[in-house]
Amino acid sequence: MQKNTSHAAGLHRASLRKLHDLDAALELMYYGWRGMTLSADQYLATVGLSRPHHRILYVVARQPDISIGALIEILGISKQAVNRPLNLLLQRKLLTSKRSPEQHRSKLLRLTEAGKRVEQRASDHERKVLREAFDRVGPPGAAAWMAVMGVIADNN
Amino acid sequence: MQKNTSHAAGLHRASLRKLHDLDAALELMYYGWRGMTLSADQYLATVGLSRPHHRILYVVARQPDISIGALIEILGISKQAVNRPLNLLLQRKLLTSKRSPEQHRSKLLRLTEAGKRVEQRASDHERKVLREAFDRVGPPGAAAWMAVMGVIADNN
DNA sequence: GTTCTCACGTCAATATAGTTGACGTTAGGG
DNA sequence: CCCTAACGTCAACTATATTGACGTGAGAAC
Repeated sequence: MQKNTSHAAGLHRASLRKLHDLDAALELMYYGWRGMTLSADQYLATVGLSRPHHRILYVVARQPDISIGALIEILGISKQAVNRPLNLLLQRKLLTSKRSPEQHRSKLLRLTEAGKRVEQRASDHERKVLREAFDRVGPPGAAAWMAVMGVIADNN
Repeated sequence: MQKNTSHAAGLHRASLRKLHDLDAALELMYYGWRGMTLSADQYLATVGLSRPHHRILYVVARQPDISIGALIEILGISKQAVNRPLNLLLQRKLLTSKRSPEQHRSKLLRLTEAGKRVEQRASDHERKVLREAFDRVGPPGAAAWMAVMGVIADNN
């Protein structure tokens, strides 16, 4: 008789007793985040990267020639925290950094072709999960989801 | 002329160029998670606790006399990872652990009154954010949000 | 009753993602 | 020309997780 300690990765969308009417929603937010990022993280792990690397790739893909300072602003973490994953990406040639001759102060970041591929594949995993969910509820449901998330996201 | 490096905590719901139609949704998930947990985390910090402590308190509140093993199953992390925050909560007397005379093998966890207060206040911060968002879109929107998140959460 | 086994729980070492502090470099304004 | 402040890097530390090793106790085999 084997105990089921092995498949702990699935992490059990818990059937906890609900003390409040919004407890279910609260738990959904938690497991939703995990559900969206899980397959992307698994893919990233196969290429030796993780979430912070993906976040950098994601932003640079959408704003080529961004400076490190601007990148930091968007990511909301310290420049020192960005440094290590950023250097790994440069070293792996997923990113390039050049200083333009006249603006010598900041480095400008850009994805290489390999970097674009990784960014796209990782983000595709996340978008696939979202797409399936939106398909399940139709455009009005998707719009409602976006509206709710917009309000929640503005709580900063 | 002061540069705005100080309020970096607000982390800028970025106005990035959208490469795909679902990019906006993807970013909303990220900032939504942060938006929901931010005020709760700030409260927890004032009492010297953080997210893993809250997760433990949350589960124990909803399943009194839970064993450490069962707690681990629900949290989806290793028993070693649970150990340190759990011991802090015991030491701070926010949790009690007793071994029942006949089931001497596992410890049974329970919240103290102080533990209940902390759990409730932290979770209230999160529920407040959700409630405001749901109020903004009405019951059908809330239901749609739950449906979408349910599908996403099942991606494990 | 003794002993074997295994779940439960703890301790130690390591990895990863973040922080703050200190420092060199470069651009631009007195 | 030099002072200042932004940009970027290096080093040290903290927090949250991981895996591995180990002690303890309950229940079964004998």
